[in-house]
Amino acid sequence: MRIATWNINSLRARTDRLLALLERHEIDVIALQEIKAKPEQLDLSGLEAAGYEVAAHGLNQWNGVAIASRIGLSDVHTQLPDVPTWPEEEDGVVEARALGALVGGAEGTSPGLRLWSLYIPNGREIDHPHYGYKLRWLEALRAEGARELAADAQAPVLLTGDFNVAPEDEDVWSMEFFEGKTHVTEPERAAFRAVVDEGYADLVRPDHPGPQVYTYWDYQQLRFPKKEGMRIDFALGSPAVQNAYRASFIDREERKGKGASDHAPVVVDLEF
DNA sequence: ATGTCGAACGAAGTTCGA
Repeated sequence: MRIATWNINSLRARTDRLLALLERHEIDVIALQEIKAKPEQLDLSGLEAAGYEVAAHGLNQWNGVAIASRIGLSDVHTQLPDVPTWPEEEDGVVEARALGALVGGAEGTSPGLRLWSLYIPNGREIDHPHYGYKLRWLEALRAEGARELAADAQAPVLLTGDFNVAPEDEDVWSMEFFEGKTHVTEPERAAFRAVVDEGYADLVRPDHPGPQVYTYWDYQQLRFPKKEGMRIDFALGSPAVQNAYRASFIDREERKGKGASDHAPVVVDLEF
């Protein structure tokens, strides 16, 4: 089972790149973030023709998450339990930042995997209300992760997506540059570690240690050609998924050329 | 040149978010 995660930065603007990516790497399941559209605005005919079932959750031009699977897709959830709303005023809403589904398990090939496509809030500035929202959002994710394993310690669960946190100093191109900025602060890293500590390991890092291993490069300032990136996209697997892990890679090629997303896809191979 | 990009709104260019 080959599973990918990718912050696509608009599904409508990059449907062709997505179809090519799925074909190039023979991806069974992909978790997408920042689809930037409502489901009814999407043309899913290409994906469906390629054999994928698609679940998409988007409320407006911001955020939005989706899962496409060619090995089964069921039991879809469009939000994490107890997730905070934004903005924090009375008219705040639960943003489209999480989509959960059961994938695989089709044709008796493998057990069903609980997959979450996650787009953690950016945080904006450390003194902005969005930063506190980000920390509370990560706490809701930790709680959901804990619930899953409390119900069944051997449940195959994969928490994947754009975490907007660089957990280690080596995950950014310059700690000096990020001084006083979001993504690298201790509270964000502690919130990330709290998810890991519930039993969800970073599947990719052991095979692809840093420094200078990144999944995101800002469009601005020629960050990609200058190799000035960040590792902020992760696949965190429960113990059963850790046992099933076989290999992984970050598709840096996808960041190249005209019309690239600012994130590279992360691909993980599992064998149950 | 903040060395950028996508979407909304609305019909060209500004605004927001990242």
